[in-house]
Amino acid sequence: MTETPTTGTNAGDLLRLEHQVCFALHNATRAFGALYRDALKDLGLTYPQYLAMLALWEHDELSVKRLGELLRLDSGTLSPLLKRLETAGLVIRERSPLDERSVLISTTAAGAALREQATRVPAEVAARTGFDLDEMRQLRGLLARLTDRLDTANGAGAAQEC
Amino acid sequence: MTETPTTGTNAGDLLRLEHQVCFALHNATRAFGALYRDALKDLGLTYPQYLAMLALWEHDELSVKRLGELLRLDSGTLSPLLKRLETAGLVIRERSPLDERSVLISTTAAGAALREQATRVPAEVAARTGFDLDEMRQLRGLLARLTDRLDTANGAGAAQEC
DNA sequence: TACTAGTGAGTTGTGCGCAATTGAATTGTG
DNA sequence: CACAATTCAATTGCGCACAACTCACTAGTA
Repeated sequence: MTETPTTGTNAGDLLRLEHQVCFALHNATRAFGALYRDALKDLGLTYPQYLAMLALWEHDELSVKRLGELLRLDSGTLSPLLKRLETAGLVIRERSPLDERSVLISTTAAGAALREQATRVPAEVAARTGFDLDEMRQLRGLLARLTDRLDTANGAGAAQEC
Repeated sequence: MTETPTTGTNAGDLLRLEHQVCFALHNATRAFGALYRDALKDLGLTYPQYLAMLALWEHDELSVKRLGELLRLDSGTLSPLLKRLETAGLVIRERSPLDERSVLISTTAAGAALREQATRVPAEVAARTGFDLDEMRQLRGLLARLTDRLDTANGAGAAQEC
């Protein structure tokens, strides 16, 4: 019932329409996650850990705060994640001598060496998606704009409560 | 270092490029999650619970297996989720008399009544995204194609191991 | 009829994500 | 200088996602 595949504007259709968009996003993220899980198996990394290593490979040394800004994650997620990377021998955590509140993360030799193995990951993933550069750029643009608007919407929502 | 924002094809750039695409997806999903968390606060639902209720409102009665197919989730995720919805008084779980292995999920009166409150959710979310129908359709199409390719890629990857 | 697949939910364990809180270190201000 | 406010990381608690496993039930077969 209420099978209107085109542009309807009643409440039921809106439910269905929105369901499609956010659900599609949700599914794509999880499908991507499965692909990366497979591609990262040899490296012994999960996808969020891989993102953290990417950031560290680029920046050499990062505070937990800065890393959290780059990955859009808070210490509640990063602290245990970084502890696992430290246990795996990939990173070192040390309190900053300039500001004892801050914890600086840097790669170990093993962590830096892992970058060589990681270079084949994006090519493998890109090949499996079958998307060309144009499609990826287009998708990336849409997602970036969407995230921007959602962030300001969330910010505005929070502001409304003040 | 390795700051090449255009189309490079060396390993470092690919790392960066792929980082952008999957990371953008990841971020958009989480930004969406934050928006829904806010919009669903009054209903007392999380986003995955909301998806489950959407499916149940559409289909009236579903086995856990069928619901899992619709939401692309397995019993490991659905069992505790449905137990929470049952505790909240929104759904009923009962074993099928035809096949005692199967568990049928249906909405209670309260669960069905919640649909009325839920009708305002998609409009609110759509308004906050600021995306028009064209953009949403475009994004949905890209995501659907991406998920399709990723799924077959994952399937092929699994097949390769056989 | 017994015996073996196979199927459907549930459970356990691990990791991510987020809200809320805690505690130590720093900064700002009187 | 002393005291309040802020900042940063860590911790706790909850829910989702997924892999691996268990167990009851069903179906297929000798």
